[in-house]
Amino acid sequence: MVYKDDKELFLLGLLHGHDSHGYELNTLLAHPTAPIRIGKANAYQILARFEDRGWTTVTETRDGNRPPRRVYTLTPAGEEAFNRMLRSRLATHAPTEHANVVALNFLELLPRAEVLVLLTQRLAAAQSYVRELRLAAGDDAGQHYGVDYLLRHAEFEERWLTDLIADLSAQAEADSSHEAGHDPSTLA
Amino acid sequence: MVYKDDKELFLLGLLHGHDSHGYELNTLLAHPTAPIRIGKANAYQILARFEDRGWTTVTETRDGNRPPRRVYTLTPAGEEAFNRMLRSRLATHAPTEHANVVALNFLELLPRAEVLVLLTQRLAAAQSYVRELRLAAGDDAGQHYGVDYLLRHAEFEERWLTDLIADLSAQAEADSSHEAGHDPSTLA
DNA sequence: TTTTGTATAGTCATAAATGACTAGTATACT
DNA sequence: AGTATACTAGTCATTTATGACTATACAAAA
Repeated sequence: MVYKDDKELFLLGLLHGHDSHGYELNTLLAHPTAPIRIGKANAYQILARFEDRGWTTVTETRDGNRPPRRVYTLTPAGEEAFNRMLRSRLATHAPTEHANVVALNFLELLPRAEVLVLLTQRLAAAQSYVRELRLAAGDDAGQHYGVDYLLRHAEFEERWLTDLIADLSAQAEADSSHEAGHDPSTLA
Repeated sequence: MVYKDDKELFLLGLLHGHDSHGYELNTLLAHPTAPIRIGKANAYQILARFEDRGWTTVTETRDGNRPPRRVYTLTPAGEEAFNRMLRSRLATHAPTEHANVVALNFLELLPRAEVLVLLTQRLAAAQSYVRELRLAAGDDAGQHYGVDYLLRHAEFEERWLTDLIADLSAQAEADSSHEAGHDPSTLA
């Protein structure tokens, strides 16, 4: 789980120094370089909490005949909360949850050959994710350390998967040659 | 978010090939090498869902005068579901959420010197987490690919943090020497 | 001119997840 | 003899999160 505190910190950070309205916030939250995901309905709930706590105020503005914008602004109390949470969270390490890993623990239960097929599919997905991130990061490349982290992690994941596949393939070959009764290292 | 499907897959995997009771499951879930976390109350809810779907059966056993155990066993339907989900999930890549990164995006808003203090604290925590994982992984080292991933990721995180701190320190020095009006590379 | 897309606002019913709590036995420590 | 810890079972009220849904205005494409 990503804890609600991190979601709050993230939203506060988006509002810090740049007042924003719900629609804009949600495009930011949906951006591929967002470190955590906050659904739309959830974002509104969190904003409502903020207002309850006096951390934000809302101002309605209008541009022509477009639907009016409700612009959220941090109050001094909100700024303070942001700073407090930021300091606290910067100093803290929390173990990351790795949903992608769950299935890997049960690798042995499936036939090797099939596993290789499945992992190859996954690798393709991981690679296209890296590409997507690189593209999306192009804009603010080098500006935000967080984005750098995301990219490097994605690359790490890709590398790890590649290695795993290589490892399993090697084993598979060794197995099959063993079954066939001859050692491939003596061939060719 | 870790999706409920991953939680279900994880629980099914724990039950696969080894019937288990609530207490034991919860110690497994609380183990430091668990890739995702599932709270106790939540685990019971998921087990209840499994029973509704006919994926598990429960048998009460008793050992001496101890409180009776309620042992959960996968039914054939449960095994089937596990296999289906496992295959699907093995082939799929899902972007990981990085709650630890959120605060890093707002690094620039705090004075450098303070940031360095905070990050150093965090690094210590990250390091002791690596140590904890290494210890906990000792048991099943090399047996589960997932555990290998967790360890490597933790090390990756530690390295990244170390590099970040070095980077920021270098900048801080450059800044202060610049303010002081002389270039440190010409000294000593 | 109709359709599609994007800019704007959300809401609502439901599902998932949490933290704190209860209740009892056995064993090991002080 | 008393106390703490591990073994066993959960439950329950509350909070958090989700997906699907509704509305309106404008711009560009078909």
